Amino acid sequence: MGLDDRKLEVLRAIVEDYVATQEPVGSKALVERHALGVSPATVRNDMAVLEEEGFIRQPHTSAGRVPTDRGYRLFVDRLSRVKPLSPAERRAIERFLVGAVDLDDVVHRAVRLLAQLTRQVAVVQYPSLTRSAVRHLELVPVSTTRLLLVMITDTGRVEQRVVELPGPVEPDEITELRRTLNATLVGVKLVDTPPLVQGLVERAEPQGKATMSTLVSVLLETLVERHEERLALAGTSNLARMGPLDLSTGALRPILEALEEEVILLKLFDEVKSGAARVRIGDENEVVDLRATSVVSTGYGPGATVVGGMGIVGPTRMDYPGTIATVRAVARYVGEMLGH
Amino acid sequence: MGLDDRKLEVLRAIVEDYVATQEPVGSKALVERHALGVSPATVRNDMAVLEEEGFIRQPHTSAGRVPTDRGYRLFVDRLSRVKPLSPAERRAIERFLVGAVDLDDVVHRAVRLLAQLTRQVAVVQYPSLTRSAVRHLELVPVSTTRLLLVMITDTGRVEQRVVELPGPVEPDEITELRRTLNATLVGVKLVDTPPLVQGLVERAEPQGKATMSTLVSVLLETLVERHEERLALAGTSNLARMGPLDLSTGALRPILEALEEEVILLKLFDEVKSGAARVRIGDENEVVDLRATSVVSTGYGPGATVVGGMGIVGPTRMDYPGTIATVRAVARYVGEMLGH
DNA sequence: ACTGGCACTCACTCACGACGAGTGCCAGCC
DNA sequence: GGCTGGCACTCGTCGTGAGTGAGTGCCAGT
Repeated sequence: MGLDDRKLEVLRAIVEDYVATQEPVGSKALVERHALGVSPATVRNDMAVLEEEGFIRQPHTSAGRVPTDRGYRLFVDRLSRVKPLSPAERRAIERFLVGAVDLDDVVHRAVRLLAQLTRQVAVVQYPSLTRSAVRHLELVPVSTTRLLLVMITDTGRVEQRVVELPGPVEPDEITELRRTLNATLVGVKLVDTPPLVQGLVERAEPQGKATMSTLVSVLLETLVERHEERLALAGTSNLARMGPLDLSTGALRPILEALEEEVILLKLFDEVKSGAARVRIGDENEVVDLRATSVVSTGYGPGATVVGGMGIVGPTRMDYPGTIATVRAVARYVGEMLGH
Repeated sequence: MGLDDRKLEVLRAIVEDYVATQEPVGSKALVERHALGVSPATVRNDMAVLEEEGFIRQPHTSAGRVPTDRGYRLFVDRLSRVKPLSPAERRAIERFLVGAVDLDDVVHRAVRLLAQLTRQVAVVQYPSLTRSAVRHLELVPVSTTRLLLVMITDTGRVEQRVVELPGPVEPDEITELRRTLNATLVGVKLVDTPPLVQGLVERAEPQGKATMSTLVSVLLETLVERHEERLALAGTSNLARMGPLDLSTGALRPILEALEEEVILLKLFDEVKSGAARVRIGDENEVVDLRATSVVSTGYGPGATVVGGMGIVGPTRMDYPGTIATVRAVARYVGEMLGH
């Protein structure tokens, strides 16, 4: 495939111009705006090749060229260097995140910040329970047969759950239960808890067995298996900027719907194991409703560990270098904050 | 003002037809679809009067009539009876809400249900802290100088906060603090706590005074004064159904923006003191960005008390009787659930 | 291998006329 | 007095058709 340097340069120019103007770009405009050193005719020939290879296409027979998903992909992979953040952006990030008082606050600020900087829809996953470790477990009697089970994780997340006990329990028993649970589970990653808590039930004293069993099943069921991941979302209104064209076609509806489905959004972060940014362009998305968009996502967490994902959803026609840089930067800062 | 019964009937017919078809309704179509018993010409005369009074208007000189905000207002106040829910809807509500495991779940289910039934954007305010009473306070040592303060309210809401203590405290002290706090505050409405906790500091023993003071200030500051009200939102995608006309005009943007601002949304519930539904139509909204929409809101809570608000935001052109009925019904069911 | 020239395509804009839904008004009727 | 049928008028919508211009593909020339 004859993709010499100049053709790649042409592709880059097309992507950049199209992202900037949102309009199909023609050969003449290209040579005017970029120092390609060749004539429009030559560029046209290159364009013909690029089109044949599926990197660009013409919306109409006699219009300029527009990058295809594949074109963006090539651009992202080989033609763009990640833009370093401007000092102003760095400062904005720091100022915005400093002063967050708790985990909720950090997540909320992060998601708003991301939406604001990228002018896109931002999604931040709360530190995943399964990847966190137990810092403390607390049992709070609510009535004689009801306990509140509170779990605090090392990422600062707090989960609580009311537990209906099979029968009344004495304060002493509760103290004992609390002691046992903490002795066994503190410091343990949530993923690793199931075998441990099973052992707890078996070793429990006869009269406390039923209670312990109830507690454990609640723990497993609600806190581990059905690890309800929470999400924060911001910048939905930026979707309205996607271009009036897309609006009237009704393309907005499915996107908004997808953004409301937590289950769907969580899929975006299924595979963020590392801190490297991942870009899914248009058709590359597994979520069908997001095929008209691109998703830039990354993991975050203290140090090198990943406790959750964050990212943005926007039109395929977006400023990839800038967006990737911003997402990465915000993720890094949030990770630092989690390290306290 | 010559608003006899027939003219009102005409207005009602216009509102109903317009809501159903989303198109300006003309005199001929009106007499065909409704048994008004008069000719189109007569209806035209009535329409002229209605227009003069500001209840309807013509989008163009030669088009049908469309209700104005004032017209909707009259319709809601005097021309519509609240539609009783269909048995299917009742069942849907019950089935959907039953099986909620905790407060979070109730709120989430309620908001989704509301969005689904009304096909509008739904908002549910979490039971307000200030209107709830303390059920239990718990202190959990996280480290020697850090405590987790957990508060459980009678509406099932749980708030927690990490407190940095001025110095290390002994387990005994914590037990004592816990006892004192609970003895003083359990059963007390949050609004009424400030004077009580002040007394606590004054009566505290010298060596525990600093600790108690810290605790109390955290309590006041974060749990009462800065009573961060939480919200659940659903059905944003229904906005995309507002009509392609409204979409292309860019009217969507400000609405989406308003919906993202929690502060703005909370204003919607500022005045829901009773269980009666409140309808704000178009211009009646204090929130400028929502002037293009109508808001149906109501309070909810166990019994006759109101612990929070819920409602929907939709186009002024909406099915008011049906929507009001649905909002009321969901609020009533949720209120019942909170009564356990 | 690049360039200038040229014919061609086709979306977009605008003007024009036909159409028709809907209105306001008026004279007549009950 | 209130209702009705008739009628002229308005004006938005739709379809047609010509003009325009950006942009292309191809080819012959350098």
